[in-house]
Amino acid sequence: MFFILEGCLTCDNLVMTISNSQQDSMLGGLNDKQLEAVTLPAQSALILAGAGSGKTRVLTTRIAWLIQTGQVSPTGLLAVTFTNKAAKEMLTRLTSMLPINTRGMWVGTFHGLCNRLLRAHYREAGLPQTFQILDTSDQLSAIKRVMKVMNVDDEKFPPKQVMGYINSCKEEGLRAHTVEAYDPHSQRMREIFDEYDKQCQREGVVDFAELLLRCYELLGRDANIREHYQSRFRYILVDEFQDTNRLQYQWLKLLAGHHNCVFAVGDDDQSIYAFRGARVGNMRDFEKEFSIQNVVKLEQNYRSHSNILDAANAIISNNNNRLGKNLWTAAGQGEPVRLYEAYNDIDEANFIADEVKMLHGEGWALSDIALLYRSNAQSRVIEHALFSNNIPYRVYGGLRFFERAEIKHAMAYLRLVSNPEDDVAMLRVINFPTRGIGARSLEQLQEAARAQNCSLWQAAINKVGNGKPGKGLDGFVALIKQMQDDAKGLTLPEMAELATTMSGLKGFYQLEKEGEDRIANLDELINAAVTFINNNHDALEDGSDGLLEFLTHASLEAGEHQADVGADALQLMTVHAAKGLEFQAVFISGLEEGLFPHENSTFESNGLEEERRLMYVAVTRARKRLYLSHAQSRMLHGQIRYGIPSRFLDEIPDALLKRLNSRQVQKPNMSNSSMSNYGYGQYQSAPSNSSEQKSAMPWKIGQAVAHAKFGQGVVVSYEGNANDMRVQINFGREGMKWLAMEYAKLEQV
DNA sequence: CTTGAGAGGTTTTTT
DNA sequence: ACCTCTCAAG
Repeated sequence: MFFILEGCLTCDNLVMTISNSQQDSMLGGLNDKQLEAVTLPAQSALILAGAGSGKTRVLTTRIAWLIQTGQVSPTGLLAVTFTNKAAKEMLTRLTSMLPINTRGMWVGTFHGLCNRLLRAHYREAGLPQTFQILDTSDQLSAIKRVMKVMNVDDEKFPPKQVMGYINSCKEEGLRAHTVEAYDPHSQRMREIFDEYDKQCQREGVVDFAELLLRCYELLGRDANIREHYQSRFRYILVDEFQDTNRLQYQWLKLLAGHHNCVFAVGDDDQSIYAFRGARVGNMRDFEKEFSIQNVVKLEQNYRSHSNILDAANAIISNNNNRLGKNLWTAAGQGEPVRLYEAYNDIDEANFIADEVKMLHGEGWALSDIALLYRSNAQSRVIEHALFSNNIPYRVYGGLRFFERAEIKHAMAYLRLVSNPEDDVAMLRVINFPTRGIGARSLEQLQEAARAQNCSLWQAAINKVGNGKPGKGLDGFVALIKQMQDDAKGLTLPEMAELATTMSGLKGFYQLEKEGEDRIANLDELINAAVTFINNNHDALEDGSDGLLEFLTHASLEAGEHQADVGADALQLMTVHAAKGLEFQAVFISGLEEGLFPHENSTFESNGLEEERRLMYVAVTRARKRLYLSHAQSRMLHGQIRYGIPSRFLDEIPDALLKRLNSRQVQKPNMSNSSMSNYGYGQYQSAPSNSSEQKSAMPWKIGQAVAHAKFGQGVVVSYEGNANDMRVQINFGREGMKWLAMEYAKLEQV
């Protein structure tokens, strides 16, 4: 995603001539509510769009309708999403509906649009023209650097925590000089925040949150720019509105001014990102602050059979504070929701593998089947089972292309070619591949830069002049200069090639034992550069090599997780990653208290409701068939833990369920469930013939015991040998304790 | 500068 | 259990 300056927009003069039949075909097939939403009059509106209710279709058709009926020109509207994928999807659908060139339209992510605005007004925003964007790992190392200079104890101030603090401040719209801090610890945090921002400013870099905040501040401060965009974007459309954070909402309000129309689409029941700052409350605020007359509810679901939908509705009805919505479907009842109670995680995995094989044998495409879990750690056991059963699968999540170390290294060389004063890039590759610049010399260089108040590159130049080829700092300076010279006149792919070879990266990985993948990725980077140029060459200004734009693209769009998208493979992902997707068949695994809902969620306010929404999202991914499974025990953090079935299972009416195995699982006594009822704290009788049992074990796992001080508990695990045996006991509200058998006087209950 | 042992941590994620 | 990071020895 990159910027196009005002004036070179391509679609302003496009004249739309529409026939009624064209419009009919565009609006055809919409239900009453969808049609109402699409053709709302010129005022702000909130669309409550349930899962599978045709949300994206309504959003894009609304845009097409606004354009086609001449209410707005393509460049007079702004549509914002959270992911690049969603933005791309919107543009693709739009081009299939209207004969327009979407280039120049302001459709993109919050970050992409802010970047575009800041590029266009970099001077007013106080940024260098070539400002670079820090991704999360760049930001973390920048913070570590600041803390080192400031002599901050990173035991008391873990850099990750500092990063979280800085980002959440910015997402609340706060700066170091506006954030409140009354105790010494937060005052120190604030100082680091301040120094970090100063360092970023010196180095000409912005982090993700900064893109938004900087843009927001620019619009707030500069009336000319603000009024320009306010008078331009008469229509603003927001996707996944329930996921907006405070700053994003403020930004929208600023852009909307008093007269523009904001069309916000969202679903409070699918708000699952509070942990990263999303504020569902923005929906109610929006309703009030924009005096919304029209809350249109899209409640007809086109995705799932009614048994699945009824299960989802039953689950979500346990939440309070909903805006209120009940999905229905015209599709039939369909099959019952299948429930499997596994003995342990391996049993669960084998069950899933067997069932997938069966489905595949019946003709279901593997890519139409998804396996969902609450946390990534759960995929391991399942992957093992799938692998032994020769079932192809694809795991979503993990490192994205532009986040891989070798790619980040190559990109750092490209960044230095573009601007050698880029300290972040310099630090990344100054000694990679190693060229004899150790921690000591690096520290000296950083000191020199600080003393001279200049970039690392300047300091290096001052130290070695033009540098001599070879090792050490001399060699590095000479190398970068040489690369800059050689890059002149090259195309972007040629530069990428230069960055991977001349830097010595390729040579380095060729010597590595397991470097083949990395070399393949480096080659892929050259392909990525070719693709980038092909996709964007009309948007690039004449004479531009596209390097700067490519660097921005890499920061803002981290690329696909994995390359082989096309193959027919079972889809494995977290429930979060599944949001927005749909599958013919869905397995939701690990439905145990403590795992789903996750035990940590109970520490957060409204955490349990968010977990329930997560469950709602998971269930509503399924079209035809839904499997739910839980295990009596599973390996977690190297220990066997015993879990009781998730409360979400109890929330599904029995009539909708089909229990696939008749193994009787003793349910816990729910009558005393007012106290901490979460986590693996709850237990059940473990099978007494557990094969994990060791002979030296005095108590069985699952055995109920009593302790003089902690009261009643249950044995969860044990370690050590006969002489030094320790048992882990869950004492419920007293918590989990490790006790030495020798001293603890336990009584069997 | 590279290597290996030990410690610590382990919900979810996009930009 | 397993992965990442740190620190001391080679």
